[in-house]
Amino acid sequence: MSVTDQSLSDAILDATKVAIERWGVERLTINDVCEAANVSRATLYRAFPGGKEVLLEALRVRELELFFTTLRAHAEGETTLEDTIVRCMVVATSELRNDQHLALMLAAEPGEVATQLTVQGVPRIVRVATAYLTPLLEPYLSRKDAADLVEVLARMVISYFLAPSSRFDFTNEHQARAFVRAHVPFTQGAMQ
Amino acid sequence: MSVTDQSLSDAILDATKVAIERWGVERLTINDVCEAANVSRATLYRAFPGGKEVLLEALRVRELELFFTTLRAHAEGETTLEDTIVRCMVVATSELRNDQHLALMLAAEPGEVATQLTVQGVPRIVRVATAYLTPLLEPYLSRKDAADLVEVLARMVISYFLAPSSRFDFTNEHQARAFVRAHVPFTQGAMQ
DNA sequence: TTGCAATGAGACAAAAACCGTCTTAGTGTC
DNA sequence: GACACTAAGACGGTTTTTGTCTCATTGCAA
Repeated sequence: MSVTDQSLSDAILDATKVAIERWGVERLTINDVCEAANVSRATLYRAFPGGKEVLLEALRVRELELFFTTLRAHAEGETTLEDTIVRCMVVATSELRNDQHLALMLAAEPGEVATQLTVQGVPRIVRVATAYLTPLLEPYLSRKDAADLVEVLARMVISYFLAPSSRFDFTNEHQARAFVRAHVPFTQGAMQ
Repeated sequence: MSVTDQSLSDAILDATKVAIERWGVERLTINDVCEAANVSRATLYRAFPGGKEVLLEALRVRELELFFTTLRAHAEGETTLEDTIVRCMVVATSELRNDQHLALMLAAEPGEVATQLTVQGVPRIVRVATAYLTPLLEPYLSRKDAADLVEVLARMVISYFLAPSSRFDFTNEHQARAFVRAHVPFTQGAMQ
């Protein structure tokens, strides 16, 4: 029953999110998740052998993919390289800002977000970002250039999310566009 | 050093509130409070021998008194019995609604609020309410009538807070006034 | 300076919470 | 009836939390 398995796992992951909203990752217990999911501990361990760690990892993977799927959908309508890039940056930064649980995407509690996000999280984010977003840029660039650019942009967004600047607020389209024109190759006015 | 004691206890109680905001009452640990207060466990236990239970009880007492002190201040300007009553009901209900931590005043986590509030909490609330609010009504009523009325009103506010009615929303002054006129003795249009 | 009260740091054992596994019994499906 | 799946909860082992205690340090006052 792969379909049932899938929906069970998903239900448990949903419950995990709910439980985390209530207790925070640090104080989260397996029982919290079981209660939120209306599932016995035995069932949870069958679905996620390995317990909390495996469960959270699965949640991160799911949220990460959801994030980039959504992001790509938001940027698919754009018709130029610059517009596509700007849109991605604005949407990504905005989503990160107002969905607390995207922080959870790769980290634990607020205090640990920075560490996790920089030390362990970035490579994976970059990898997933590349996989999901590179196709968006391929109409305008070679595959290699597109991948390189996605990586740089992902790092930029993360950096400016973790440590906002007064110079560029990527939730603001104009500022994001100014940034792109100034610092991103292949766009109008970019530095060589 | 009773003054220092006072401010230490207060600082710890403040920290308790902060820690509860972060972790919730159920997941609250003494260490959380110590960290939030920048105080060692030894100091906390010296200030509140008995640990968590004593600490939370002290917090409840403090919050309860603060609540009614504030409430009385809000209603002191009124110049008729009806206005005074209405004001108390509106302010009390509003405060209860938008300050989550007033629920904490007498209870634990959301799930347990109702129980605590009805089973253990009400008598104490009524007692404190009577002590603090009866003087407000004494210009218009005998001491006994005032005390009786405060008790009834306190119970009404609690009841309508715990189980809101579509008929009367006490945060709305007109509806509160209509309720008072219809059901509270000594006011215009009241039933005998 | 000396003495004292208050505090921080942390060791410690007891209690409680949590974990991961396992058994049992119940339910629905084929 | 055989089977797959699950809830409930018992179980032992581990980790956290608790409350107490000791000792060193600090700040202040005599």
